[in-house]
Amino acid sequence: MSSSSLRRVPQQGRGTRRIAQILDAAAEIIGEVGYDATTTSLIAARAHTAIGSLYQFFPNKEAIVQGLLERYRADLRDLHSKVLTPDLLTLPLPTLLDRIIDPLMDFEMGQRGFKALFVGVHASPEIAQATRAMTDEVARRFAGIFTERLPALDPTLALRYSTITLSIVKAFLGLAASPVLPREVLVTELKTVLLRYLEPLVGLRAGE
Amino acid sequence: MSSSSLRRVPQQGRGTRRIAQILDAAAEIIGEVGYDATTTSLIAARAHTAIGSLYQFFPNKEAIVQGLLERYRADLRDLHSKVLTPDLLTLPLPTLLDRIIDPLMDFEMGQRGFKALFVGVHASPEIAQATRAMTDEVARRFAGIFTERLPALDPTLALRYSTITLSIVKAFLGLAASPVLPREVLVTELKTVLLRYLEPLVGLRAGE
Amino acid sequence: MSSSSLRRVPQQGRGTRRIAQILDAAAEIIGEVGYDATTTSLIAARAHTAIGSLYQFFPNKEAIVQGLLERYRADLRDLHSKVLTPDLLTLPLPTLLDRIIDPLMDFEMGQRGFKALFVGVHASPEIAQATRAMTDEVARRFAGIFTERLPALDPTLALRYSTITLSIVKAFLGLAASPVLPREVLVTELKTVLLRYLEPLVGLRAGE
Amino acid sequence: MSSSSLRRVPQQGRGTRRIAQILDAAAEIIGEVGYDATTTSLIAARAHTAIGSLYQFFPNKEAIVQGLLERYRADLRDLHSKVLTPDLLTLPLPTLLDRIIDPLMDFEMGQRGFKALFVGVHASPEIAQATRAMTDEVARRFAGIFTERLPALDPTLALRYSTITLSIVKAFLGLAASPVLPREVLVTELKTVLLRYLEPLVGLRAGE
DNA sequence: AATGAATGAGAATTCATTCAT
DNA sequence: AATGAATGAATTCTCATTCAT
Repeated sequence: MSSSSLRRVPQQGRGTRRIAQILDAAAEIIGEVGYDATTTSLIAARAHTAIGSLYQFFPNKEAIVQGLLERYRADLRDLHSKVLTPDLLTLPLPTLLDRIIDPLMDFEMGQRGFKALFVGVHASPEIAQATRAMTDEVARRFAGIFTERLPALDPTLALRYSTITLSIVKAFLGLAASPVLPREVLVTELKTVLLRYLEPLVGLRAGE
Repeated sequence: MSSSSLRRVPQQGRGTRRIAQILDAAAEIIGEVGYDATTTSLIAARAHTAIGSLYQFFPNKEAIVQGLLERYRADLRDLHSKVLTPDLLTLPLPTLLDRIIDPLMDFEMGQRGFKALFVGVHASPEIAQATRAMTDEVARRFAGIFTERLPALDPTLALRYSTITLSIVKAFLGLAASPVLPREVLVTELKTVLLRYLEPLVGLRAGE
Repeated sequence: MSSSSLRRVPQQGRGTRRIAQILDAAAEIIGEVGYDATTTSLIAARAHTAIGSLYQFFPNKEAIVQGLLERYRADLRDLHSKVLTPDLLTLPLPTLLDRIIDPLMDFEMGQRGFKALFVGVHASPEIAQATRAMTDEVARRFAGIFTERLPALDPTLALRYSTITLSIVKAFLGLAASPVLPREVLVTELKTVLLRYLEPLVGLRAGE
Repeated sequence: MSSSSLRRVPQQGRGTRRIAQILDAAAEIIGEVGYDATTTSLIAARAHTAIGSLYQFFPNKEAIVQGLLERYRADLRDLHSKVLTPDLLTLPLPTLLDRIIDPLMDFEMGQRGFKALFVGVHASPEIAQATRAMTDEVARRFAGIFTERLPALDPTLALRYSTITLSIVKAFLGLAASPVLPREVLVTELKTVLLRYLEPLVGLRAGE
């Protein structure tokens, strides 16, 4: 929640709380109806604020989503730092995937609106671009993990694999509502797909 | 271009041509700016038609997309029937994937707007639902191919695998613009992912 | 159905039939939804004609209503000439009212759309004006009957009484759908109102 | 001006004033051109407001008329309560009619647009229905007066007589623009019609 | 003549954003 | 700061009327 998308940095707790309320409301509504159908007055109403107050903090509608994305990025950074333990380097790939996928799926479950913005469905092109930044950051972090495990890996390839990995994760998130795939199956299959794809690429060979 | 989404069945050649023009224009614009930012007057202008002509045949904006989706579904059915040859059953999985993936990627390249609707990005929730129908149809066809190759395969599993397969294909389509992944790499990696995932599931074992 | 509202005088029976169909359709639809909600395409569809054919006979929407009104005026003139028998002059007022009111109410029942135009409800101001001409003609005929019965009656008063009479008749027509007033009661009360109002004014005194 | 037809209850004085302005403008324009030809932007312009302000308070065009009708109903209730004095019960019918008709005619004179909605001319079917509710309320009040004067009167009959009475009043209001009938004559004749009709029905017989 | 496609001005309504209180 | 009223460009859709076939 850096200040970049804010019109004014709040000085008091009251303002900070307002901003959080607004972002929460925005997340909810975007999750429900998509970005385009989300109106600023709807957000204000859900946040129990006047529309004027909303514009006291955010210069325009897009900035609200930017703010939301910043918050998600911060959350994902937290997630990453929690996951990133020294043993990661030597963990067998299946375990590594558990350590990465599980918290991500849990996070998605808990955050209304996250999926819409992260997966990018129902967002406008402008939002899509902002979303891409978030995705890229995560992809770079994935690549970092790969490289740390396999220092010999070409960085370009690392980024390529991680981008694909993330894209597949997003695809499965998008499948979350499908009647064909109960949630546990979804997670299992996702791990299977990734494991089989990545094992030859970034798996630790015995003896290494 | 079946009549279901049309307000009126065109009686004259002019009308049929107009409808095609309008769908073409709609596809282009949706591909450029997404569904929500697509305006009926934009479509009309791009189709070199008066806005009234558009509404002669389509009852509303959504119906245009429905019409577009119907056209894509028909195209995909054509694609399927071309791919579906008797030797499909005994083909090695890599060859099978070539036969399926390549024409699909080619089709996507040629159709402005197809990606937006097929992948579902930038579409509104209402469109997303209509898109789902198209996706499901393709998924069922994939499942049919799997089942023909492996009659012993549980139909539920067949549908599950095909749904996941399709979802991954869509994810890669969504990656098409990424600077990290040139198009040939994209296709290669897609086939790799699918091959490794599907080989243990629907690969033909030697001697079968 | 003088030619005044027609673009072209039909030369063949086919054209005459078309015109009748169109007027019938217009009457029906105006009766159902009112003048403003009546569209020319609705009329054409109901008349099983193409919209272009409709405009071959009528220069615009209003002309259709004009044509309809002309037809009604002719019908009402017929009605009048049937009612106008020599004995009218010496008939007791109650009988006279029966002779006038009953056929009028019957006519109204049989003609979808007549009420809307005659009573003037649901019509636009332009139509209202055209309607007024029809109403005035009927009022003048009523006045004529009054004057014939009572040659001493001031013509101004005769027109005044007949205008009021007609206005009351229209009011009761407008009440026709009311749940409080079954049709027979409606007719009875209408006659009561008119009888009590007119008896002192145009009743024939014994000995006259 | 009850809140029922409003989208939002105004919180500030400005809003309340705006609503009144809009209703005034709507009444004027409806009176001039009828409901269907009345345009929301015409109303806004006449009310010296932006079209958006109109929609801040009224969800759609029809609601404006509903609001207008509510205001008229309130005005008519006021009128009724002013007329309703204890001596009403014993007043001779001519005096009673004076007491009822005169203020009503005065009110009509002062309210542009009232006639269009009350008499129901130039209104669309939807509006006609809303108008009916207002009319029915007034009719029930008339019936109440009848019943109070003549407790023995069957309530069904009371309502019937009052409905007819009101319908006749409306007919005369509709005649108000007629060149044949100057206003004073109109009022006199209206009272004559009603007096002769009602005297036998609800007149107080001597000795009662 | 008949058909139905083409036209475009105009209507209702929304909504991001600004402004007054 | 907070509230909610004000604004108006933009959007979807209609429909009387004209035109091409």
